[in-house]
Amino acid sequence: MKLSVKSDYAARAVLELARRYASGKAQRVEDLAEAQGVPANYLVQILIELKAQRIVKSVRGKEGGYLLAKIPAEITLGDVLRCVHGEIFDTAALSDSNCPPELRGAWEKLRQSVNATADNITFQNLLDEGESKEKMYYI
Amino acid sequence: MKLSVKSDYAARAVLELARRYASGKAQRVEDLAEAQGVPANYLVQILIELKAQRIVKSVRGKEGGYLLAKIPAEITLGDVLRCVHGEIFDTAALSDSNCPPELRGAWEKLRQSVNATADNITFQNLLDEGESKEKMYYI
DNA sequence: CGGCGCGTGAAACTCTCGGTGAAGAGCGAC
DNA sequence: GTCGCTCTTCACCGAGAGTTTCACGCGCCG
Repeated sequence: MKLSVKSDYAARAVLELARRYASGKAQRVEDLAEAQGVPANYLVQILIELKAQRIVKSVRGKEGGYLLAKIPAEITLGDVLRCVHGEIFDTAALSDSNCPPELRGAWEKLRQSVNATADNITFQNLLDEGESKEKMYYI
Repeated sequence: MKLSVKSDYAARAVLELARRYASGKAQRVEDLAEAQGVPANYLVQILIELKAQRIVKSVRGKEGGYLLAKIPAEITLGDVLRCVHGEIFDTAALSDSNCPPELRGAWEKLRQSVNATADNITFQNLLDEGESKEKMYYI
């Protein structure tokens, strides 16, 4: 069960936008892409999906780019992952009538567990975590 | 993030073996495969991997087939999934040095969450669950 | 020894993912 | 109005993993 690179890119992009959220300025796709070593043309597709789910918003023209659509505390990792994948934890078994009901229950437990964990991580959390780690240097 | 069909097949096979564990008889691959609508030739490969991890064992020749290598209570869903996939929750990000440390922490939380849940489900649990559901019919 | 069923490896096939390129559309500056 | 900047959209391709099937070798039991 391997998380796609796409989800990783999406999470990085949103994190980067969260970091620059205070500036209020729109961020260009190319800048975001370069900041994380992601192919710009690919990142575009991801951002469009994120926009469709109102996680980010875009501004066109000169000085255009992308912004978070909400404050970082209101965006969870689960939101981002679901936006890119649909259900985070999926398996053919859940839509297979041959699947024994006991197993179905087990898959659903796993799904619920992942969802709960992912929904409990907001990007504000991640920002705080990053800052507190920085402060460590001063001690 | 989609669980492969292979994991599902593996789980079904082990569950089926657990159900028949009391008989003490070796179960033929074809019987197991037919009982769940799984391609027999594919199931063989899965069973070989399960055998390598000492989750099942095999008997050759006439009256041969597969058996659980331990009692159902000692086999967890996590064991089976890891046997088929290596780490259950994997992502390229964890081996990418460009990955922001905050995100790395988040991925590890997800991984830990999945592992904990999967390791907490034994096949004995699943058997019990199935039986208690059967009993419901008598009430 | 002969048949049954496991053991193993490889070929073929499908499908998604990751990535690229180019043409189109809105916004601001001059 | 026109030009340049940047997002928007769509079409496509190559690689690789996952799934499936086939063929043949090997060990065990009667």
